[in-house]
Formats: sequence, C-alpha cells, structure tokens
Amino acid sequence: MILNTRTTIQDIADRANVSKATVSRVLNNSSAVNEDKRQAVLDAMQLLGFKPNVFARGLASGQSMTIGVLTQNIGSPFYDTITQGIIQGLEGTGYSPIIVDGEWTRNKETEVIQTLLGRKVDGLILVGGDVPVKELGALRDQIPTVVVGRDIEGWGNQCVYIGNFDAAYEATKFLIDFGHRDIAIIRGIQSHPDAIDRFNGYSKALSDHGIELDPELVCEGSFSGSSGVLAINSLLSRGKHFTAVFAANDMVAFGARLALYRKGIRVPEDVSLIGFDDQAESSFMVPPLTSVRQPAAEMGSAAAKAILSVIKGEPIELPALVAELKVRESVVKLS
Amino acid sequence: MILNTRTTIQDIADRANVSKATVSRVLNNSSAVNEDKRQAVLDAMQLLGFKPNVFARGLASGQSMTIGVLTQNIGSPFYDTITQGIIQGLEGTGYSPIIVDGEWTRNKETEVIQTLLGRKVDGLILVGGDVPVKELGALRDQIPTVVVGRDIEGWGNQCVYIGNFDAAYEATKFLIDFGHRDIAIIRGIQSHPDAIDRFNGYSKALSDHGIELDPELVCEGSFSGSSGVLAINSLLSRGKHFTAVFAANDMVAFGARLALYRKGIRVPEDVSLIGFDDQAESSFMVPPLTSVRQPAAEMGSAAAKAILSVIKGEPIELPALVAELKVRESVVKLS
DNA sequence: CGCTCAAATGGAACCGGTTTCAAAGAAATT
DNA sequence: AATTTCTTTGAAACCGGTTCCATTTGAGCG
Repeated sequence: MILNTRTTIQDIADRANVSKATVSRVLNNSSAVNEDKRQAVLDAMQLLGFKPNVFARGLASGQSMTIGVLTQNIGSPFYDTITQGIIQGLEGTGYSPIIVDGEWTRNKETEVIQTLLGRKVDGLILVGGDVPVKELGALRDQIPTVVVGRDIEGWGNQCVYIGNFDAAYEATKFLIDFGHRDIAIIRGIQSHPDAIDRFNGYSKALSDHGIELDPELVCEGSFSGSSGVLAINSLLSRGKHFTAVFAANDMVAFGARLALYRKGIRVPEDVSLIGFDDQAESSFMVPPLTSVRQPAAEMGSAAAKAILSVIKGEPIELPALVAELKVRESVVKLS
Repeated sequence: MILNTRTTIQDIADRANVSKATVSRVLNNSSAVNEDKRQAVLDAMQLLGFKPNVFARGLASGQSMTIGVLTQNIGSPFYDTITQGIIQGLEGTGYSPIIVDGEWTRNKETEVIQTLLGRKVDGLILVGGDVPVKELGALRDQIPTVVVGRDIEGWGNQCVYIGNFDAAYEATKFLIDFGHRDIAIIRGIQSHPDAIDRFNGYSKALSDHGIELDPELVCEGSFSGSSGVLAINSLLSRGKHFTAVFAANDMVAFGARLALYRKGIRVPEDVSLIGFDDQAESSFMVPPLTSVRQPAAEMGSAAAKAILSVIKGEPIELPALVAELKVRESVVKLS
C-alpha cells in the first residue's frame, strides 16, 4: 500500500478513470455503478489507502455520523455502565459516539450540550441528567434525542427507563418479607428524580404492608459514601431502633456499613443492609451486599438502537428491561 | 435574538456590509480590522446568533480543535479519574475532547485510534493502553501524541507517568517497617507494565531489607476482585503463612478481604492488607483500606497541557507528580 | 427499424468556512 | 507635491466531498 498521506476522491477518480461523482457513488452505494468501474474504484481506494475526509463529508452531506452522549459523570459506576452499553450498541452501525461529561452540574450540562450541537452530532443521548424538561423539549425539536435512566412525561419510547419506584418497592418488600419492620432509609440527593422514586417505592411498600412510615427513620443523603456514615451515626446517636437499612445506592451502603462496623454493630446479624445499583465492588463487600441491579448495559444499548430509529424516523422498539434484586448476604431473616 | 436556524458567515457579511473575508478575520482575530467594521460584524453575529460550522472550518483550516482521548476502559476508577483530569485540563482552551473506549483489548484500541484519526483530531492522548511501542512511534510521527499512566522509552515529557516501581517499593517498605516479613503479593495482569513495575518494586523492597522473596507468596491475578479471592484461597489451601498482603490494586484487595473474611481471618489483626489506586470505595472498606494513591486527576490535566504544548511546538512542562500512601486501618504494626 | 425509457456516467454547483492576492486608500517620507 | 509604504478590504480560489442535472448508451417494444 502506498503512503496515504492525503488521498482525495479526485486521486481515486484519476486512477480509476472515472469521475469524482462515480467514486462518491461507490463510496456510499448511493446509486448503481457498473461492476467493472466499481471494482476499479475499489482497487484504487485499496491501493492508495483512501480515507474519506469527515469534514468534507459532513459539510456536503450535513450529516456527521456522530452521536453525542452526555453522561452525568465519568467515574460513576451506574452511568459508566450505561455509557459502555451505548458504545456497544453503536458498534458497527457507522455511527460513533462523542462522549461529554456533565460533571453533575446543570450549567456544565447545557454547556456541553452546546458543544455537542456545535459539533453537529446527528443525535443526542442524555444519560440521566438534570436538564429541565422545558429545555429538553426545545432540544428534541431541534435534534433527535433520547434519554436513558430518566423518565420524562410524554416522551414515550424516547426514554429508556426502569421504574425506580417498583424496584425500590420490591427491595423494601424483600426486607418486610424477611420480617423487618423498622427499616431505615438513607435517601439520595433530594431533588434527584431517582432518589424521589426510590423513596416513594419504599413508602408505598411500607404502607401496603401495614407499616407506618416513621419519619425519624428517614435520613437525608447524597448518594455518597460519607452521607451513608453520617446517616447511620445520626440514627444511632438519636437512639433509634432499626433492624434494616435501605441505602439510596451502593456507595451509601458502603458508608453505612462502615459506620455500623465502627459502632460494633454486625451486618447482617444485628442490622440488615440493602443497596441499589449493584456496582462491581458490592459483591466483595463484607458481607457481600444485597442490591438492586438495573440492567445498565442493556439500557445503554437500547438507547443506542433507539436514537438510530429516531434518526431514521422509524418507530422505536425497546426490549423489556427490568430491575433485579441481587440477593447476597447482607440481609438476614428475622425469626 | 433572531432564530439561529442556520446563519452563515455570508449572512453576517451581508448584514454588516462587509465581505466574508472580513467576517472571518474578526472571527479569528487573524488580522487587523477597523474598529467600526469589527463592531458591526460582532453586532450582526450577536443579532443573528451565529455559530460557525465546524465542518466548514475543519475543511478549510485543517484543524478540528479536538483532542482524541483513548481510555482503557470507561468504568475503571483510575482511568476514569485521569479522563476527568484531561477534560478539566482542556476546559477553556478552545479544544474539546473526544473520548473513546479501548475496552481493554488491543484490537479495539487500534480500531478506535483509527476512528479518532478519521475524525481528524489535532492531538491524541492515550490513557494507559496496550498499543505496542512500535505502533506508538508510528503514531507519534503522524500526529501529536501524549501518553498518560504509562512509561515509554525515549518519549521524555510526552509521557505523564508516575513510577509504579517506587510507589510499590514504598508500600512494601511500609509493611516491612511495621514488622512484616511474610508478605504475599497478588499480581495484576501478567503482561501489564504497571503490574510488572509493582511486582519489581515489591521484590526490590524485600531484598533491600534482607528478606528473601518466597515464590510461594506471589500469586497471579488480573486486577479483578475475583482474582483476589482466588489468590487468598490458594494461599490458604496451601497452608502458607503470611502476615500481610500487597494487592495489585484496590479491587483485588476487596476480593482478598472478602476471602479472608470467609475463612474467619481478621483484617488487620491477623493479616494486614494494602492496596493500590485508592479508589473511592476504599476508604469505606471494612476496615478502611491503606492504599497507594496516584494523583490521577492531576496526571490527566498535566497530559492535557502537554498535548497542547506539543501541538503548538512548545517545550512540555510537567508538574512534579508523586504517588502517596494513604494510610488507613488495614495495616497493623507487628509487635 | 424507429422510438421510448431506464441505467450509467460526468460536469458543475454547492456546503461554509479560510486564505491568498491584488487593489484601494491613508499615512509617512523626501 | 510626488512617491513610497503600510493598513484595510474584497474577490476569488480552495478544502474534499455530495448531489442535481444533463447527456450518453443500451435495452425493450410496437
């Protein structure tokens, strides 16, 4: 193969004795070309090591073959897994993802969305996120958009979402079925929709089973490990009795577990603990943590398929996705 | 502001009564323009909500104002933190990152590098990675390249790297200073340079302190939690005596910790444990894990600065970066 | 055999910027 | 006042593709 410093479509055309137009046609399979010419072009491309210039292409066609992915935060296990799912779902489709990081802040989010739009992405996948619904609507009018891990009224299949309410309900029910009645909850970030849904699922499960919600058992938190230790310490210092703790996510559960350890309270013998997200570390917690697992990778790849459908104007088909309780050893049956 | 459906430079030119060339000049500050015209152009841009088309720009100028970032794996704490550092380091420089995922496999890596080159990135930051040195050399000849978290012979400041050897040496020395002599090690992926350096640091520390390396105390591993439990189980089943374990990374340490727990061996009372990477979960391990911390975010932002220097042809200045041992509670002094 | 229609192909316009080059006007020099 | 130099500015070429449109050619049909 000859050096491919900068082979253009014209070089190929010259070598294959055809016009630029024809080269473009075989490149995109956009219209019929005689087999011998097609072969000649293909050979020339092979020989000269042709790589189409994305800028020229994008400029002429108006398409970038690029999907913008806005993640909440690179480094957050749940969102990272979704992102990986998206990458995989896009594989072999001709589209490639551009990933940007919202750094958990709304301003940053709108900023990077602008960057994405500036880069003329053909579609947008928002992973979770805080962008107000109104802005999202405006966005969707402008560019094909899909949201993962967040539910937005009226978006239908353009949201790939698993009911956090139901999942939290099941998790709480699991504790109740095991005989727990004094179940503390450590909530996530107040305003976060997932946190709210999880709390509501918890409340509903309690009331459905005739357990009155004790406000003193609900602790504020922030999805962080340290909020887990704070919550437990507060519970303990107030002398509250509880036999189980439902943590907003696994990281909080880790914090809670540590705080309990420091006070000499055993898990699960004295207090049962349940988490949410099932991150990789959870199965190595001491003891291994029982946690709600959302099929994050599957959600990501579903979102990838979905955005392509939106772009093509086809109806969106979503696979059935459900959360699953990974039962391990941090919850014990009360006798 | 009027709808900015698709304002071009020509629209601005018309509105400001100047030529496209002049608009381009004020846009890029590339040459002097009379103050009144400059203002007129600026006003027009403001009014019409002008956003330059990246494709046209890229095509004409040959620059994409984009830095390609190849990470080992989105979802790996250490690499994620480096990536975040890169993002931050690029902030406000006019360049924005395109992040791709090598998924830990060499083929995928070369594939996504091609994607990046196809997208005409102006520079490349490789985070860790397995790409053979020879290929890297070829790459560097083609495009400004910087490597983070990996040391490459002869690349000088184009590698942002912290000696894993020294860090592992210090960690091991820490154990030795605390009276440990029978120190097991659980290695990372055999071929991985970091794993090798860490092992060598461990060996050197032992021999420097007159401790003979016992091959039966070195276990193979793979940077994963399960490899940690496997290693401990193997050690135990062979009846090996050891008072401390040096884990290739924190995830391995978690696995080891769980395996010890299962056998009723206490940490740190019976066995001390030390990790590497200091990931977020480590400070919530039970007990909190003593671990070697590399300043990953700083490394990332240093790499960002470095790539810009390479692009501009300026000499690269790197800040002094050192690993630090985060001493927590998983190591105990032998009396 | 003449005519219509479809397939294959090339020419040229176009996408929206940047950059070169020459010209015009203003300022400085002699 | 004439000449030279410098500063602004616009016209046009160019970057490398895509796509519209017109032309040529071959097949199908009456």
